[in-house]
Amino acid sequence: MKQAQALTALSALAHETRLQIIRLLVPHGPDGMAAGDIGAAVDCASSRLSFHLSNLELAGLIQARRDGRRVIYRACRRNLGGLIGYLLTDCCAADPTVQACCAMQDWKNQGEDHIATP
Amino acid sequence: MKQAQALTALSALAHETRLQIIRLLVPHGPDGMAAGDIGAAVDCASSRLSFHLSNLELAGLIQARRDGRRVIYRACRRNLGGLIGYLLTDCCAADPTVQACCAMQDWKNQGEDHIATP
DNA sequence: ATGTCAATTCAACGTTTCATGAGTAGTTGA
DNA sequence: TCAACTACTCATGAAACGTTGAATTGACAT
Repeated sequence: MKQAQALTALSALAHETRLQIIRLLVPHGPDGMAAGDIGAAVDCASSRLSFHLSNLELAGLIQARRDGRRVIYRACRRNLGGLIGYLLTDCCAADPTVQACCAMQDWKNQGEDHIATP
Repeated sequence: MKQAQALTALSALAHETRLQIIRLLVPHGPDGMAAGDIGAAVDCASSRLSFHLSNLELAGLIQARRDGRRVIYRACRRNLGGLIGYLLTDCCAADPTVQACCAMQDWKNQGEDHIATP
């Protein structure tokens, strides 16, 4: 995975509605959801939704397929994993502290930058 | 970690210069680097650099401390890990496919959304 | 005190992104 | 073919973001 792809993907994720769409889509797996259902779930007008969906698709984070008069979107879990792996391995150099805090999902506002070692 | 924090952090990372700064800073660990050295490394004018550094600091991804006439920045590895953990666990619902592709750092442009099973 | 170096702040500008509403294209069933 | 439905595209204006250079603050040495 290249940096340009990662930047596009990060940009796409850095928006409330789009992150919400990802959260909605991942659990639905390969079956995905119709655009209309997504719009209803995230409370988003159709044109705005279309904009966000195409943004996510361009970033490689979701994929569309037509099913009759509907368009079904599903999360590209492979690329989501690729992005997260890129952040962890490439950007953070597989740093042990980062990995440990990743596992415990920690977040300190102005806290220490090391793991407490009791 | 809350969604608002994650969005701020993702926004901060979704910029070439800022991502470059993180990549530079993480390996330096708690020692960090002086702002001037960072600017030289990423080839960035001082005012622009200052803008990006304060953006990253606001997002909780780096921390500043003063050392004489210099300001030393270091990566907040705890929060970087927290962000990645949030993406993996909360947004992707700890999906096994995502986790597997995260480990192998995969990225397919329009590929299948499942792991190849030979 | 004064000069110098390091870094930040500020205002101005151009660019990009976002939200909204109207209009358009493709699909289905009568 | 027509009407109904689903989803997309386009044009517009508003808001946010990024860059630039000049001015400013803070710290140190003489």
